[in-house]
Amino acid sequence: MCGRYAYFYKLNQVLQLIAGGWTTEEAFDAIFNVAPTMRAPVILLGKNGEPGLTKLTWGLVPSWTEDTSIGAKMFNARSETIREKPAYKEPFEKRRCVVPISGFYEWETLRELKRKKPWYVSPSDESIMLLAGVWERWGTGEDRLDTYTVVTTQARGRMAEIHERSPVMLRGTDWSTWLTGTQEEAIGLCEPREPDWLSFRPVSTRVGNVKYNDPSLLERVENEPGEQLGLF
DNA sequence: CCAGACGTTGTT
DNA sequence: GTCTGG
DNA sequence: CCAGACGTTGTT
DNA sequence: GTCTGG
Repeated sequence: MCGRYAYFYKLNQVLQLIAGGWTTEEAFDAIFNVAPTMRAPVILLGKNGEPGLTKLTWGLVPSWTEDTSIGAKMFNARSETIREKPAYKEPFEKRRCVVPISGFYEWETLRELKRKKPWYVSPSDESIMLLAGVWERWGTGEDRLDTYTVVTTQARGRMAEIHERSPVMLRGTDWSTWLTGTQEEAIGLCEPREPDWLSFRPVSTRVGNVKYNDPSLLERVENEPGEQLGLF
């Protein structure tokens, strides 16, 4: 699944992908530790029907809720049930979006060591990783809050060795189909696939703490102190 | 009809 | 807002 | 997702 | 153990 990721593209790299697209910002800061409730770049269709890049808050807040803090736990939506769940049904029908990321973090549970091991997962060819998402608008005027969530599916291949769930990754021109296709076409893109285009790299447990946000989080760490022998 | 939920993951 | 459960 | 808090009254 | 905050 996907509860933490990194984004460090230049604006032009993403704009080239959605050739001719609009943007609400002159630049998007690199974030090496995006967590739920934070704001990050998202591609969605504007009023003119053209895709563009803007900043939304991670963690979908349904339009009808009173308490927006519910968003903190709505950062993933299961593709298997996204068409039925009240909070996600309409966003899936009318407001699908694409989340451009550099790579995501995944925590592998090491049961015998009673600890979790974070991995950084990213495309081997350094292409832009595009995740399937849906977004929602809460409130009006000053109080307006636009939020998004990342769609998940069953993990396959190498991915499944680390975690049972995986974000839905859009390959090639699938991102365009996700944004403008029919519901049937969109749900079809959520079928589990073996991600043989991905690289996996163990990283420091520092990534667990959102106060850390720098490129060193991406560095390979073969063994955390004490991991090998389960010391301490 | 009204009341109450509306989410996922992981672990047991 | 919309669906489910009673 | 993980990390960190988890409480109230009264006084400044 | 469970909730909140980032």
